[in-house]
Amino acid sequence: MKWRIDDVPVFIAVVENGGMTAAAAALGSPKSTVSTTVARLEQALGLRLIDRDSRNLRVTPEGETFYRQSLLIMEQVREADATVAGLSASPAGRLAAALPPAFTEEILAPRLAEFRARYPLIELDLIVTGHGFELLRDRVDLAVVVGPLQDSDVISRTLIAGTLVWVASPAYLAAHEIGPAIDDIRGHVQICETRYGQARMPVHVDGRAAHIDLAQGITHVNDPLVVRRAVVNGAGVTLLPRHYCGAPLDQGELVEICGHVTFDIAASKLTLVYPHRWLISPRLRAFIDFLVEICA
Amino acid sequence: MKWRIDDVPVFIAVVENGGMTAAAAALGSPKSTVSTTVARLEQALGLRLIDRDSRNLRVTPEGETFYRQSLLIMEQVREADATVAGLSASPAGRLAAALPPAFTEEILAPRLAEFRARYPLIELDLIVTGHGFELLRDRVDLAVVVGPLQDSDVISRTLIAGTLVWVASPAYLAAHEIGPAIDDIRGHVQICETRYGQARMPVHVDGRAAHIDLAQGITHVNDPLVVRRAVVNGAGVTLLPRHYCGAPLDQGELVEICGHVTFDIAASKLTLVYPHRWLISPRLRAFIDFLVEICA
DNA sequence: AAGCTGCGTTCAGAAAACTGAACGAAAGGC
DNA sequence: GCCTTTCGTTCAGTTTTCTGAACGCAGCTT
Repeated sequence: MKWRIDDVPVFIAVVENGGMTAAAAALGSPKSTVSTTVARLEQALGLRLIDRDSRNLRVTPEGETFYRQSLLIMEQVREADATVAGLSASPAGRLAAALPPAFTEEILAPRLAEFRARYPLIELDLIVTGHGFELLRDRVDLAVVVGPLQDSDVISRTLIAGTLVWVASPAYLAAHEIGPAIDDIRGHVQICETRYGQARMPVHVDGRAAHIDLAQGITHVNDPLVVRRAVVNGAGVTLLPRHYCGAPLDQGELVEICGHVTFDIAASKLTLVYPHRWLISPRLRAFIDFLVEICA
Repeated sequence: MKWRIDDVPVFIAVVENGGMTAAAAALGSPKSTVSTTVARLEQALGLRLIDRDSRNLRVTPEGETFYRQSLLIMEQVREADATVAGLSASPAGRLAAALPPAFTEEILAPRLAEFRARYPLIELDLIVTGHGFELLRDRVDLAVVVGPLQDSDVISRTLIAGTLVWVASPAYLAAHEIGPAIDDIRGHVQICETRYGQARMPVHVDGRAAHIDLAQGITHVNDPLVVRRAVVNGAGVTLLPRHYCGAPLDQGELVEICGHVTFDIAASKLTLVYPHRWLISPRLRAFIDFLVEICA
């Protein structure tokens, strides 16, 4: 097969419009293009498709036969095109995402049903892990990562630029009086998220820079929800991203304290990352938009 | 639809060979062509078909779907190609030819069954006429013309460069003695083909140029077979193309005389003409070859 | 660990296709 | 019968595509 398939629609146009000029008008191409295209197709096929002499034009028997075959080809092409349009219009297919445990449980899980209802054809494959970034290369289509983003050739988008707050359970606060000084607070911290367990955690106290040591003598857990559960049950004071404290604060399980001590680091930031590609699939687009929406 | 159909086979090759390089090898193209082609197809479709990162390559769900559609397209294309090959291999279709009456009756008709047996799919549409050349424009695919060919943008091929011979019936010759001089012969000509009924018909008598007047006092008929029939039945002497006298001479119905008088003009020449086109159809090729064969 | 190998992409020169105008021919109008 | 109009082809300049080599990257070997 040494002929071009893309010459076929031109030939069809010539047959159906009954002439080169008319076909050119229908196709929006110069008539010279139509003329040379038909000539090239005939040459490649080794068949004369259209007998033409200046004024008249008639399709040869071979041309007639090829025309019927051409219609079948274009039928399939149109079907493929419609399928593509459908793919673009309605997101579908499998989508693998790597997500941090707390985010998945607290923020995504409650609204997952909503996503499935909106995009029933998308099959989610959620991998709950704290190291999603490393899976980004070839195992997942997107990842949500916590904390500062290491540079890479990926596209990133901030989901939540959350702030950290000090919390404790009402019962603990009733039993212990906590002074306003950094060291007063420090004495009540028994457990905190690993990420914040630094030796010199920069804070601002009433606008003045200071530090707090959360490295020594404190239980570290790499899951804020475990920390939260512990503190709700009386494990002293801790700091947590505000977005993981909504319900407990509302329900009085936790109380926010020490509002005058604020944090510099954006350690509680949640960032969505996905590979830099020319075209992202509709389902990925849909999931990204959904995540942005539920984090707003 | 703004994507190229000719990119489809390249995409298929990439999927089936599992890589750009392998596909390029299979297609016999540079891998750069394959790479850019796939990229262009993706861009045009607005879909990512193949996820690829330096080493690995995997077809996306959209790519999978499009691949299946692509197979269907190429299926149709291959079918069209096979049909074309079939058209080329076995000549078929309608073929219109304009032929002179005598030629048709004497030369073609006896072997027409042979042609039909050889090319059963060719439907001949024979127009018996003495003015076939005028039909050549748009009514017939080829014409056989008698005599000198007027210049035109057609392809011509000599079928028979026949010579003219003097003939008479044995009975006539028995009843009349014919002298060797031009005027002796002239006195016995009662009928001749219109084409030869000229006032000064150039001849050579024993190698010396001379003329004979066949315009006056002679019955003209524009069909050599009518002339032949008349002469066989005693209508004096006439001149006929040798190729129309084969059987009568063999069977003794006619006798060739006056071999010393030869004709300059190639008036008895039979020429095949057909429009000048890049590609002639297989059936026209077949018919031309057949005519040349039976005239050899 | 460092070099080697194989893969996909990029780039500049080469090749091909596209395009708009000019041309030749034929049909319809006056 | 001549002129105008229309159609298909041809041609040269421009744009696009193709191509082979170089590049960058990642995995495998030593």
